[in-house]
Amino acid sequence: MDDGRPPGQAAGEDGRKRRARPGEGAIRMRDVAERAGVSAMTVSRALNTPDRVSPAIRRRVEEAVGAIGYVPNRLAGSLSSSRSNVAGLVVPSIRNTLFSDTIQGISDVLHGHGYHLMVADSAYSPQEEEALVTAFLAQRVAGLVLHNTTHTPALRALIRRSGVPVVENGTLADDPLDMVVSYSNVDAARAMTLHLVRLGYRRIALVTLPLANNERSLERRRGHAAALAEAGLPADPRIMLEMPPGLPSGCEAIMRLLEITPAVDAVFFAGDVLAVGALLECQRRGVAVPGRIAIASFDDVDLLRHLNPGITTVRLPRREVGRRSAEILLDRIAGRSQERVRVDLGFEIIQRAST
Amino acid sequence: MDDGRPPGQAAGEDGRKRRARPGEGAIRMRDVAERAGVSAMTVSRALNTPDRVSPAIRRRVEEAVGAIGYVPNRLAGSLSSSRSNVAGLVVPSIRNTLFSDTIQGISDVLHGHGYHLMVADSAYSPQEEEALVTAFLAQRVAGLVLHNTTHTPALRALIRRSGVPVVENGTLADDPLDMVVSYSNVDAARAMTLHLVRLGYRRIALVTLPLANNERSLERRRGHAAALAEAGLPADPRIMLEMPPGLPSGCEAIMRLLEITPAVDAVFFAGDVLAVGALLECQRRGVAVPGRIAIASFDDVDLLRHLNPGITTVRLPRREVGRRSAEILLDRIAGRSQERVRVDLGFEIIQRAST
DNA sequence: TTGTACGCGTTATCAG
DNA sequence: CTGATAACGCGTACAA
Repeated sequence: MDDGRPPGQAAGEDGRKRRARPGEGAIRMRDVAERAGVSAMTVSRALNTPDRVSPAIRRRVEEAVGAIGYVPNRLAGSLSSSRSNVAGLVVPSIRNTLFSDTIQGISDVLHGHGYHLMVADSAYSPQEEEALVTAFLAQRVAGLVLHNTTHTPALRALIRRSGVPVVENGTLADDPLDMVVSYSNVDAARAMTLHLVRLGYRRIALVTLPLANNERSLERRRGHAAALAEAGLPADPRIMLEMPPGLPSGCEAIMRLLEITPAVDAVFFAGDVLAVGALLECQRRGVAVPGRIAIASFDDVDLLRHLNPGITTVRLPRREVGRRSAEILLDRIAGRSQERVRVDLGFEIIQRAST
Repeated sequence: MDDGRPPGQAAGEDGRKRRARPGEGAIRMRDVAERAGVSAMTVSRALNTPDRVSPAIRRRVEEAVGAIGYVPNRLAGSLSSSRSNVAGLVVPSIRNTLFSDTIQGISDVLHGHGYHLMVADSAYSPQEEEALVTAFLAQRVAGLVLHNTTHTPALRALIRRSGVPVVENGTLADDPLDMVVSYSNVDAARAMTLHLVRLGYRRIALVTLPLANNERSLERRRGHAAALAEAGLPADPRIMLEMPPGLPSGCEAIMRLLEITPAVDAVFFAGDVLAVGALLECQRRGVAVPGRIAIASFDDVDLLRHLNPGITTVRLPRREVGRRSAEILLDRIAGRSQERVRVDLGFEIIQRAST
């Protein structure tokens, strides 16, 4: 109601035909220019490259901007300059806590450099991912971060043609689209299984998330299998389970394993919060952990440390993956680098009382 | 300028494309038009309003689009039409699991209507929120969702002037910017405390997150106080704690309460995963729950149900908050509604073994 | 240091 | 149903 609009900027009455537009009179750079008594170009410079404008004019412009409440139109700016300050991120599931840390890392770094983030959710579907990336390219994002590393051929072609920098996050891909910041899921799973072997366990079950459309799960299974082979232990398919995400899956998995193969002495839950569900179920049923059965997890969720017993796990540098991804993306966008960087951030085995 | 394109073969086979701009050869609508033998305007129509184009031409255009891999430029489109298909969301913390459900809800609905989401993180700072909203407005977002309901005056002015639809999520605000989809934090906290009173508890402690810049915490405390007053119970400031987020805070809080005031017989943790930390600490120390002390929580995280004992809590319709927010935002954007909607999605007390 | 002319790629408008 | 043309608001490339 208190819109103090100076009469001078009522409209661009320069005689040209103006389109009837639904929205209010959006304030343009030209309006700021008029009020400051300079050209629009000078306003642009005062805003984007302040040092290329005399201090006096800079102040006049800033004043005018504040007075009429001008908010630059980045759509027009990006269109004109072919430069965008938005990056796109596709994760398999927004809701899943595990990705939140990475998103936060990306967001922090991007934001620190004046960039913004568009986030979308592929629901683990490569087709959906392709659609989302197309949409992001339509928005002319400056760069992309993808968590999945399995893509449709069309997606790969799209990326190649578009030339946008891309970082993949989910695993150290063999055939990356472009850049990669991650850790080796194979090595991490292998390391954990070998760790269990060293602790003396001999019948080590594996529980993963569904393998379809999830290269992480596949790789973790490969790592587990490799470790068993190295240790000279048999790989029993009956104790290799695939379960949907969620706590109840963990409960169910461990019960099934105890029934099916009483000889099982350790279970490696290679994903989600399955291990938590399993431990809680054991507590309910009075199954001793690690006395009767040992439990190991993947991904050091905060909770694992606080349970009784604490759960042994693989710590992944999720936040750092996000940060580094954003950093190398920005490097490439700024032309500071041309390389197809491949960063292995490693992992760490955290031994706790559950094994 | 290291353009890998040999100057000799810059031109295509069919047209005379004399554009030799370095960087990338962005394919434009005009290129599709040439290949399909129609005008650019017809391509635009074939893509956006297919029924307003003859089937034959529609097919020709679709073919051309596929053949040359055209990806529309939404920047140009939005600039021209003053219509954007991007919405902006500001949450206090991306990392916090509690917001993920809401984000997922928003994302799902928006995506189903061809919209995309830009997400940013205010770190609970109203100033930061103001900066982010300004940036979103610069991107000409079609609508905004804000979780916080405490804003700077400048933010309020900005929103009012810009005319973008806004939905606030965090609580049923008294003086909303525009639309609200939420639940009453006051009522929810009051209901839980009264529930505890009904169960026979008389010294009911309250643990909240820091009150600064967090209207939700403030309101929950008000609700708790109101309930105590109604029940004729004294409000003892010594058992009203403010703790930072995180499991360890819960551990610390409950230990302090048991020491400070042994008479405490119940603790209401009104935020984050504090209650989980508290319960785990009790288990470690052999404190009987609810025998020695009862524990109640706020927000029905999946885990609460699976702990032993299960933790009594207030269930909030977080996902639905996201969905409804997106829906009414889209309604307003599409001009289907002009009202300043206010939706109270309510809450539910979930009684479990911990109380 | 500041200004002018033009184009970025698309859509609204209106003519045919 | 289709096309020509003029904006949309800003930045690049020069000119002054």
